[in-house]
Amino acid sequence: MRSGHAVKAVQNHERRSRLLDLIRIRGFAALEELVRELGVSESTVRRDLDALEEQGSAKRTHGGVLYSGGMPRLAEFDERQPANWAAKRAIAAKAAEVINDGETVLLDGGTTTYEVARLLVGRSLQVVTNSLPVANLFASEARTDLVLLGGYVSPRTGVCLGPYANELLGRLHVTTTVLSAAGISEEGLFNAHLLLAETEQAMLKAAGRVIVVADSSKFGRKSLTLVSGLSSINVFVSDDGLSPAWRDAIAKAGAQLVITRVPDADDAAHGVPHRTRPA
Amino acid sequence: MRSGHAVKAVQNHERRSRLLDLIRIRGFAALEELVRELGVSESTVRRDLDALEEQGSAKRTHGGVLYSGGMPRLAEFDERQPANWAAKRAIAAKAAEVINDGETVLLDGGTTTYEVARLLVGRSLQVVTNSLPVANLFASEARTDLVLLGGYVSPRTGVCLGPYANELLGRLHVTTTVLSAAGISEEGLFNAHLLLAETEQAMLKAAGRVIVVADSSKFGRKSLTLVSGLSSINVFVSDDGLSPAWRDAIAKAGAQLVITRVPDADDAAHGVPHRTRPA
DNA sequence: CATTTTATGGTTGAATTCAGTCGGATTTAT
DNA sequence: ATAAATCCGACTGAATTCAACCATAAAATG
Repeated sequence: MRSGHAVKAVQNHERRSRLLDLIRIRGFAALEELVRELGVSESTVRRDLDALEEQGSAKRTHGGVLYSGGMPRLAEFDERQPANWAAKRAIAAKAAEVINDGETVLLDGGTTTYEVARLLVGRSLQVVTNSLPVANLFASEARTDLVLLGGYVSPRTGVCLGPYANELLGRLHVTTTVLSAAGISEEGLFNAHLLLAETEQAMLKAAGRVIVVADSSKFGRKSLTLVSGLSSINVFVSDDGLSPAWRDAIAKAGAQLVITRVPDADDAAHGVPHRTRPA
Repeated sequence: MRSGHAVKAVQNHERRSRLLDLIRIRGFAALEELVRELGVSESTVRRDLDALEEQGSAKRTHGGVLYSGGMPRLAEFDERQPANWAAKRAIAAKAAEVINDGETVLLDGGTTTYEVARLLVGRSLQVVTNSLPVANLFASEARTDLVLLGGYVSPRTGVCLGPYANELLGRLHVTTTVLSAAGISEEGLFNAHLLLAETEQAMLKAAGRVIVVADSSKFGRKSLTLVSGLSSINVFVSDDGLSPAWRDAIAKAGAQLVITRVPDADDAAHGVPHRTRPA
């Protein structure tokens, strides 16, 4: 074999390349759909899909294929226990209520602020953020203007850090900043990343009003670096697991406190399995 | 009905919320998988999926669900005729070969540069970009450092524009810039957006080497604004549809030209239906 | 406490999809 | 021209999945 089966091989490759395009654009495609659009038999599509899967570009499922090439997921958003999730979502809902249409909102990175962002999609706002996942939510929304802070992107969390981000923040002013925190003590807000702390300090300076979203487990816990004192915060949003002592402390610091009722953690974690009751 | 069916309703909502989270994180989830992870019956999952689909957050398929809520797709990346796609992919492959490991690469927005970016994922590089979709490709890659240019994000294309992006670019230097173009004439590169043109000019200034990726249909076509002259470009990558006249023009401008063979457009469009031949 | 409403889990028959095999057609090589 | 190899399309039995129905249990209502 000197010149090989050139023509057929090219046709084969062409079709698979086109197939991969269809899958990539859609993210997911039904088998029947592909048969129709490629104009070949089901068996052929099936064979091509097998090849593509072996190659690693696509993942087969019942009735279709899923694109598995690009779109990697950030580590932080994958591994989280559903228990805290319920609280995060409830807190995010309250925080979103506090924000009014027409505002300019600065959104920090983090999972709780991400949930806030999800609830703000579609509203008439100007959004500023240093978080790539948050930016993706608003990227194709015509109703919300989006400003992204630049800089070095942290691989784990997907947020922009560094002097460039801070510098741009120094020139901005927003009506409301939504901040997350790794811990909150009497001294103030704590964060786990040194560079991020600087960025968050810049966010505080740029804001007319500061909202901190943190579930009750964060209170009384410290982390690597102090970001700011409690007095800089205007509103705290948390869940009803917050101790009375902390509620007092927040009131004394002159901040507003918004509490959400969060469903029982056990129920949320395993789904309550038919509570029995004596007849 | 005064107080409603509070407890069950909350449980219901909780479970569906959790279900949506699972789907959102994975992008796609098999039904059996969800049954196992939620610890409820198949019927219940099925019902929840129906509700979620009616609500528009998810799309059912055979054997699973596809998340359709978040991650809105940018308009520019959806509507693409497969014909040009083959050329884009082939051009992107060649362009990726020209880039060496260890380089600092500046990637422009656009669909062709996006294809280049896809092929660079996993390589040892420093990547700078103003494109949100490109940034997403590298966001969770440990092997490549990612720097994102900030600024106002264009809703249609997902690229960062404006004075801040330009300013940051002015302070950067990269070994290679990969640029796209809406049109190329004897006068130089053209682009369809005024603000983007300024940003691309800044990209040219920041680069030690400039690669332009453009399929042959772009040559001889003009667009809104002139970005730069041909003399600023070091390498052109295009397909074999490029006319000899243009090949000469590029050589005269002092630029290197890389040509890829792209399979026949007709074959790519309809799939060649058994070429007959006289016996 | 009795009734109604709602949610859940199991089952069943129908529909869809899968993997493997076969024959035909075309290209390549001898 | 003949033989071998490859690719494609169709068919078939097996496995999976779907939608609908029914029975049960818990919660809300009065």
